[in-house]
Amino acid sequence: MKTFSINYHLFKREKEGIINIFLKENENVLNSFSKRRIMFKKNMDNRNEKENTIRDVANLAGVSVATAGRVLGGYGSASSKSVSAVKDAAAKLNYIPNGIAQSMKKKNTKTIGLIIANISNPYFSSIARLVEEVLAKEGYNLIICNTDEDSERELSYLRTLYEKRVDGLMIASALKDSESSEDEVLKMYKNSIPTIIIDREIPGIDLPTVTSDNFRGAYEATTHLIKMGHKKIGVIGSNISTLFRRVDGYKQAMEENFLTFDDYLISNKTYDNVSPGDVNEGIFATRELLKDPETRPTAIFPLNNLLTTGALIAIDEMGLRIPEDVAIVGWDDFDLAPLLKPPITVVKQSSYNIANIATNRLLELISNSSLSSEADKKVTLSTELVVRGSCGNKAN
Amino acid sequence: MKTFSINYHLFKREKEGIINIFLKENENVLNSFSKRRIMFKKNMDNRNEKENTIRDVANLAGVSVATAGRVLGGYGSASSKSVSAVKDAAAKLNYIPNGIAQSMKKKNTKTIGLIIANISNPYFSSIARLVEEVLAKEGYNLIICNTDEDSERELSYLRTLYEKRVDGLMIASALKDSESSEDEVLKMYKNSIPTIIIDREIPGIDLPTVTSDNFRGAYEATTHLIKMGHKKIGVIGSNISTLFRRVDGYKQAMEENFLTFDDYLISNKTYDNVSPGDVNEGIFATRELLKDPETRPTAIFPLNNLLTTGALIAIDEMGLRIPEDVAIVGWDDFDLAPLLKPPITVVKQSSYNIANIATNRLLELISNSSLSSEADKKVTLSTELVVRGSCGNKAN
DNA sequence: AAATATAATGAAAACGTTCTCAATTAATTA
DNA sequence: TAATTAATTGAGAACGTTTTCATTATATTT
Repeated sequence: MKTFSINYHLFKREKEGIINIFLKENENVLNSFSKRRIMFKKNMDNRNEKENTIRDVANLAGVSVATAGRVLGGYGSASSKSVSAVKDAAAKLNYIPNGIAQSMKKKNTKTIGLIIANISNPYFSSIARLVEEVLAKEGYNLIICNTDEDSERELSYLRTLYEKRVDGLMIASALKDSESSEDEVLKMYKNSIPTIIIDREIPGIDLPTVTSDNFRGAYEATTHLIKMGHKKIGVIGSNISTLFRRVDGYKQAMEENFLTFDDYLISNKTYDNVSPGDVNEGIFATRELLKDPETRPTAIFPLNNLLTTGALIAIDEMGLRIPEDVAIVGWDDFDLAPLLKPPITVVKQSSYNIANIATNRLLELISNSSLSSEADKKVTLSTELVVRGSCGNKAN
Repeated sequence: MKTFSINYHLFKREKEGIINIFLKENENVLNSFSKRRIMFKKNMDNRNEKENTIRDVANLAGVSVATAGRVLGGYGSASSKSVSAVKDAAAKLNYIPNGIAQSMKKKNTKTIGLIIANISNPYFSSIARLVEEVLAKEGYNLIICNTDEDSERELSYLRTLYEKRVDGLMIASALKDSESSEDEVLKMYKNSIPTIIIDREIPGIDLPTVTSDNFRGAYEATTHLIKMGHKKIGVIGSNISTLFRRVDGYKQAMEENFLTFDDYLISNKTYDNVSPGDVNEGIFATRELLKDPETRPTAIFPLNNLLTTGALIAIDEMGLRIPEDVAIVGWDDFDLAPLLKPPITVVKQSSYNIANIATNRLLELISNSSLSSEADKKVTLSTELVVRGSCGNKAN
């Protein structure tokens, strides 16, 4: 498509009737131009077809915009005559207020941003569900952002949400230690939007936080495996920032029991085309970990729910028996866990509690711009080890 | 809390210094009032702390707002001197444009609304995941709304999203036949926002649609059960609008094979405190259906994934064996289906395809305000029956 | 150097609300 | 009826951008 520009001065002269020659000479070009103008105009007209504003309502009702605003907005006072006139007019015109303009004035958007790794992870989706439910009751909508544990994407979302001027932010951050001190990040996080951190802390950033007791949960699970007689225990998912504290818990339990753990037991590879913490990582990492019957751990501990699923798939695929060949304790409970043969032992965390507490604190933060009790700025919820049948008992 | 109003004229006079008596008499009241004013002021000052506008950037850079806008927005032309001055100023002020103001002018919000039954349903969450991913690449954000199959809530969300002036809408509607003709609904749906219907059609509303072949999927599953020798087949979830077409498919298959189905085989109860189509409905309905060994169907067909989970839980809980006591074919495949004993036969539908096609069509709709080929306005994706071991074989 | 074309600029008008302020009208009291 | 209080109203500014338009500065051609 050929572009061309029209000289402003020529246009000016044209207006003044000085040059008509130009017009003739460039007739064809000009025509296509004016066609474009007409198209554009039509398009705009189309779009604006019937976007009735409060002004239209006011006109139809025979009152001022101010009065229309008062009755529609339910503030100030208006005579019953005005009230009904405006309401009728609004109904007749099918008037729906423009929330953007309202946001502009009121300086809020009634929108919250939720930044998580992956909404298709049941843990996050049930959090999202609950958050959305609580928020909806308070008239807020929820924007969902999947980072896939990529801190670049997190920052990009952060910026977009800031541009959108969301009223609040709830974040399960992918940020790792090293990055968190970067200027840019800090600047973003200091950018004044009420923010609640969930699922895991962001190292080096001091914001209200609601997490499970990741350390203790992993510590208990590992201790349980040790009590059942396992000495060589593998861990899956250590490359994900969420899971750092869980790895810590594992290590602590091992050390307290004078058990050594070689590096190869702590799977921390990343795989091509596999987003971290996903089912596929669970499959690949488990395959690798259990490949060699000589060095194979007698128990594995996948550090999140999707990894657990992946591990189960890999174990099944390799024809290994649970718990005879390999024991497993999963992170996060799931509906089908008791139905598997054997039923799977898991560390259970309450997405319900996390979501509820975090949402209410966020709402508090939004309306008060501070938390009522600074004391419990960091909330840590305890996990529960649900013992079923997947750990065996080598101890006896 | 006691309310009070202050007389405007008194204030006016106060300003003019005429009445100080009033002040004294009402000291306490006025004090609390001015305290509130101060609080409010402080609050506002706090909020406005450092919201740098493009005007601030322009001032610091020593250019006009127009020029600043041009370099920041990347349109029009500006001297390299201006460009760097503005960019520097923006960086220094940590300027982040106000998207609301932009939306106001540009008449778009770069936001899409997704209305579904429940984001914690894996089927919907994986759709949401994919939709969000595609949208993010095009610079759109996604607002998620859970209706819990409640058409009231759907309408309320619809209105909110319209107020927010989202650029597009993707809806798995909870609307049933009877409701769809209501004026209000139609008005909403005709309200010009580009909209794609997914998962199920909205009866009586003519909009671009992307669905699985619900009828055929259910027909094939039922036919499979019949082939395996089942004659008394129960269905779970028929009270949900999504599933109407699936029930139709079931009925058709039954009829073609000259099988009768009593009403009690088609579970359509609603349970208190249980949202339709949820795991708990699956549990309750299955319990009821299988309660009586005399009338018990030899096979059941839960019509969505959560109902399937619930059915499995109930069957396990009742100590029944699959497929000897009761066969089952589930709707929607799931990762653990092959790992259960026995592995579960399912109707598989591709959330990937639905999400992808729907999203791309929506984007097309937004930019062109019409679909390129009207012919395939309604897209129906075929399902796949994945036969595993949960249906037994009574035929031999 | 004059004439012309192009690039760069700032003022100001939108966009659709909310809300203050000043004024007018209605209701109440003296 | 006059004086006072209360209720109702409309004009217009503001929110922070984008973008048109008219103009001025710069570059290019005769």
